[in-house]
Amino acid sequence: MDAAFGLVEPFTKIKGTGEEDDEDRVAWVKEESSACDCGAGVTALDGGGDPPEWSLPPEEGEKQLLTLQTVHLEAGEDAFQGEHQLSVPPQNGERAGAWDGAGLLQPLVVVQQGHGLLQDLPAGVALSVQEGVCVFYDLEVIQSSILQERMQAKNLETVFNCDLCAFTSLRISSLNRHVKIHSDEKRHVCHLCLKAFRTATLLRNHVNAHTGTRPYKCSDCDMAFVTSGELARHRRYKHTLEKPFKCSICKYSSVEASKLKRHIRSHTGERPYACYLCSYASKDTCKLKRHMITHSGEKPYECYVCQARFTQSGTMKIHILQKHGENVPKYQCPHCSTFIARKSDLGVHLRNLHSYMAVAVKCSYCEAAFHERYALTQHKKTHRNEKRFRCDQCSYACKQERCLLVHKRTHTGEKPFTCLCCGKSFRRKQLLTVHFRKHHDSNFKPTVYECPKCGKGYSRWSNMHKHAENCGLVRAKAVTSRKRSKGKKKKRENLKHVKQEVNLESFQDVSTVNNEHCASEIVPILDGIETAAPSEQKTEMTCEMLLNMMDK
DNA sequence: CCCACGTACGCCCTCTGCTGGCCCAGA
DNA sequence: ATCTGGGCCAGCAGAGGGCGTACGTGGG
Repeated sequence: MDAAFGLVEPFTKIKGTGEEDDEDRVAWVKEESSACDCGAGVTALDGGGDPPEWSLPPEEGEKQLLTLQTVHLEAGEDAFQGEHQLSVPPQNGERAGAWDGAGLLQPLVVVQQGHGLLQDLPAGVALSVQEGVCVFYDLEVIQSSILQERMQAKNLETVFNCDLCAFTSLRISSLNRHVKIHSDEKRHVCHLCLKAFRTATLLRNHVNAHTGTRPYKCSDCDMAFVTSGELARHRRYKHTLEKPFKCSICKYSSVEASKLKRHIRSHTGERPYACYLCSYASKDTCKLKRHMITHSGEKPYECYVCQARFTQSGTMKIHILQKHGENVPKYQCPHCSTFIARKSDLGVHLRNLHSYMAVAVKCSYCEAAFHERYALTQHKKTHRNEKRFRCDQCSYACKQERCLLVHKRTHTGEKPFTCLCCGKSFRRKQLLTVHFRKHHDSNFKPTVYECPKCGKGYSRWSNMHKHAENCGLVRAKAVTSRKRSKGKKKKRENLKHVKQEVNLESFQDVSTVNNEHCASEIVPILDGIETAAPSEQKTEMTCEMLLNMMDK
C-alpha cells in the first residue's frame, strides 16, 4: 500500500489475486462457495440493462481475493493485465465488455449487494464506475475472515480472533488493543477539557492541539502540525502535489480519499444530505449547512465599509471589490466594445447578444437579416436618423410617419380636433387640449418654472433659463448625452421645488420648444451647493412628446 | 509503548456560474 | 407615458482546496 502511494499515478481499483499475491493487501474479499453456488458475486453495473456478472472460479479450494488499493499504471496500460490480474473470465451468457475494457480510469470492479458471497455483508463505501454506481462492502470484515482461513489452512501462524467482531491479527498485542474498542473504557483523560481517550497517544495528540504544540514541521514552509499524517497531507497539498486518488470517470484526482468520494457524487448525482424544510438535498454537509441560511434569512457577512449584509462571503467580497474598490477590473466583450463588471454577466451578454441564431432575424426597416442579435441592433441604429418619410408636396422630411401625417394637414387645411365647447378646430390634439384647459377648465393649474432668485415665473423652462442667466444666478451646463445615473430620481424630486402651481396664461405654441435646451442642465449655485436641474420639464416639452400626445 | 500511516468526518474557505429583480437608456 | 433590452447586483448552489481532529491498525 505504501509503495503504491509513493508512485506517480496510482488509481483506485480492486485487484484480484491468488494465494501467491503480495502481502501488502489492503482488503480481501473472500469467496464463500457455500453462500452462493454461482461463485463470487463480483458484478459490474453497466449503463443499460442488467449488470454483467462474472465469477471467481475456485481453484482447488483456493480462495479468491480482491483488494481495493491504489495501483500505479502507465497511460494505456491495462489495469487488469499482468501478474495481479483478476482471473474472472465471462461465464456463460455473461458480458465481458466492461472487464475487457478496463484500462486506466476504467470501471472498477463492482460488488453488488445480494449477489454471491457478499450477500450478507453490510454495504460500505459507495464509489462509481464508468457507467454506473459501485457498492463496496466492508472489506475489513471480509479481509479478516479470509485471512483467518488462509492462515489456518496453511498452518502458517496462529491467528488471534476478536470474539466480538471479525477482527483478526497475527499479534496478540494488536488484538488486546483492538478489544478495547468494544468497551467504553477511556482511561486517558485530558486535564484541560476532561475529554477521555482510549490511548495515551490519542490523549497526547489532543493535548498538543490544546497547547499548540506541533512537533511535525514542514521543511518547505512554516507550517507545523500535531501529527505526521497532517504533515504528510499538507505536503501533498502544497509541495509534492501528489494526488493518489484518481477518479475512474474523469481526470479529477485528489489528495484525500474523502475528496474523491465527494467528487464522485458529482457523477452519480447522489445527494445524501436532505433539507428538512424544502426539497433541496446536498452532496455534502457543508452545502446543506450553507443552504439552511436561506431558510433562516440570516446574513452573516457584513461589508466593513457600508455595513451591507450578505448571505455568502463570496458575494460580500465581490460587493466590496466593485463598490468600494479601486481600479476595479472590467471584462471586455471580445466581439464588441462593451465592458461588463462581472465575468458571469459577460457570459450572459455573450449568450444573449453574440450567440448564433439558427433563424436569421430580419430588420424591421429593411430587408437585411442577421443571425446575431448584436449585429441586428447595430444595424438598426443606422436607421435611427434616417428621415424616411418625405412630403410629396414640399421638402419636408421626418423620421416618423405620424409626423408626416400632421405635416400634411398644413397642405390640406384639415383640422380634425374640434373643441366641443366653442367649436374651434385644431390640426393637433395637443393644441386642442391646451385650448380647452386655458379657456374651459377652471380647475386647471399650469406648471410654472420659477426663477430661484427673483421668483419670476415662466411657462417654459427655456424662458426661465434665459432669464436666470441674466439674473446671474445660474450657469448653463452642456450635456452631450443623457447619462445613466442613479441620482435620476433625486433630480426629479429636486425639480418639484422649482415647479409651482401658478395660474398662467401660457402654453401657447408649445410645439416650438427648442430641443437644444433639452440637452442642457441648469445648475443653480446656492450656497456653494449645486442643485439638480428640472430635467423632467425639459423633456416634457419635446416635439416628439407632443406628437405622442396627439396620437393619443 | 510509540510512531507512522490510513481512514473518516467535519469545518471553513474560495472560485465559479446561473438566476432573477432592479434600474436606466433608448425606442 | 410606456415598453423593452441590457447591464448591475445580490442570492444561491456546485465544485473543490486545505486543514483540524478522532480513531484504528501495523510494525518497530
